[in-house]
Amino acid sequence: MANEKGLNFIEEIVEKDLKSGKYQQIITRFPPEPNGYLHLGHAKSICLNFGLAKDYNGKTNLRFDDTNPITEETEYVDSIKSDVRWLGFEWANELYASDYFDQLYDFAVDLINKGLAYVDDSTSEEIALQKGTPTKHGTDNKYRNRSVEENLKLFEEMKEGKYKDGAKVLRAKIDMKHANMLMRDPVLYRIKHAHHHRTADKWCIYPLYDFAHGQSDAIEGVTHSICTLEFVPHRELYDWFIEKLEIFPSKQYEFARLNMTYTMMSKRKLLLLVNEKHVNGWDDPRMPTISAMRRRGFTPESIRDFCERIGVAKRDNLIDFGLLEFCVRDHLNKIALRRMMVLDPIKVVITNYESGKEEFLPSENNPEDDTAGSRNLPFCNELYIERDDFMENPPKKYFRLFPGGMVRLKSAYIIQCDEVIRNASGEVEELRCTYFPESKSGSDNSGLKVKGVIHWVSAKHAVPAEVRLYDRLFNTEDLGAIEDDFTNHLNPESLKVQHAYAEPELVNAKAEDRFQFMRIGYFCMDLDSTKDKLVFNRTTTLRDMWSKEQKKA
RNA sequence: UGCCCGAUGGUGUAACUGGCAACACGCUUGAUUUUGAUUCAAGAAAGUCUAGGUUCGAGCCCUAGUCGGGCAACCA
Repeated sequence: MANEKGLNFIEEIVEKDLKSGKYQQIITRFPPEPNGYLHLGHAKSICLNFGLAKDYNGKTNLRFDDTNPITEETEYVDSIKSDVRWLGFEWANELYASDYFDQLYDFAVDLINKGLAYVDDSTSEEIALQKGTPTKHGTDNKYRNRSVEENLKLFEEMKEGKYKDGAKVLRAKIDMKHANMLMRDPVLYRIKHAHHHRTADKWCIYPLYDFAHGQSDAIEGVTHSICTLEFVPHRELYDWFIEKLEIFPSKQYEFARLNMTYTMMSKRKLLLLVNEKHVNGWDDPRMPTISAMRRRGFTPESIRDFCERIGVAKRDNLIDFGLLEFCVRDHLNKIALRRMMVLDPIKVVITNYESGKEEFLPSENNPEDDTAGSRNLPFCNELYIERDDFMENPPKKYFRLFPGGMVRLKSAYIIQCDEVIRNASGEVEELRCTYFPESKSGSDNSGLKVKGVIHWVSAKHAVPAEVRLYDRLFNTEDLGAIEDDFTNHLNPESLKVQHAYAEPELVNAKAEDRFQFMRIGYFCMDLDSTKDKLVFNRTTTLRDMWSKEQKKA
């Protein structure tokens, strides 16, 4: 059982249903349509549905809502399965709405026999017109009163392929004046002579969502059918089918979908970003898809933690992107190995260190994890340090390197900057420093006290690497509030590629390995990485009080 | 001129179902630190959309408003 306190409203319902004996065991389902990749919003739903089953000893089915063959593909089916597994969940059964096409057809015939469905020859425009508006009643048409026999024959002929796409539909016969527009004789079946990813060319008529989803739930004995708020008005129809068809009474419950700052969470729009090449595919690390987040270096644990923290309720929400960052940092801090990487180098020459000499200095792999061990860093008289770890005219409270100043090189020695060398255009090109041999890490008896510790790599041993620095894909905080084309809000600087110098240990990394590049951020080795060209994606930066301090000034 | 949801610090979620609003993120300040990270400590921040009502007592119940969101795809 979950915690005694702080249950969300769905957990409350489940507990009540279990306690009252209404159900011995709960069954939930995660029902994606295979027409795109899963995103963070789906992760919320996955964690909810699978989490419920896990907490209350139930089962969760993975059911593909594949009733529209035009937009659905097996590529999407495969990606969805892989993403759910990666997130750490296993389904009880892998199912498809298309598994039920025969039964759904029988349900439709049953409705016709009961006088509750009819074949309509109207065009979609006519149907839309007759439907009225939210404030205006709809009107009956002449097809509404066809006899059961005629409807049976026509529907059969629809199935046989006697009619062209759009020529006829099967509709429920409910009430064209109903206040809920979904109850105004909703379309149940449409004709589509299309190849289906699973049933191939067996069918040329396909049920719509409303006639497939609830019945699929009923067939599977789903006890709690959990979906997002936009389906609230569908619930009345959902219940109507259950009643008229006399099938298992699944119950639908709705929660508010996830919205996040600077993030677009619509499958349709994400598809457009992919198709129009605003990003490099569904798993471009800037995308909010699960596969992209994986590639970027997020961990399943951190995503689950995030979903836990945002909670489940019915009011509209806009989650701060910073919460997600907090969750990854929190996890990565504990597990990511520390490495040193210089993104924007300045060369440092240590004038009092013998030029042919090199030594190997141990450095812990992860101070948060005693079992992580250490590796040896090569050290010599030529190093690279980060360009902004040096300032000629430092502001107050700057405690990195400046002319005449001292810093510690992490896991190595304290150095002092003696001389600044510029190139022709006046840029700082090289720093001449002296080191203090007695200040060696681990055996420091120099008596020197420095505030700053900076990262570095040996210029002679460093290996070049490509580093991909990602920023938010959009510049606008609340994309739900915009009126214009969302592509106007893309951040042109969402990706910066930088050539960097890595400590040599990094050549042993494998794709998807995650690291903390000390004082810079968390990074993940990209799939594109090769032995000759290391590539890392920045998952997120480290928290940075110094930049905050500077902004104040 | 309809129907359906919703409303608690900046953000998100709680509040033993009527007993003087809690947790997390963020923010501020300080300590520790060979990552300006982490960690630790302290603090600011809502009187629960409004107005009535019931009650000894209301964020929780009732009434009427206000505001926000959704509903007119042969999409899901």
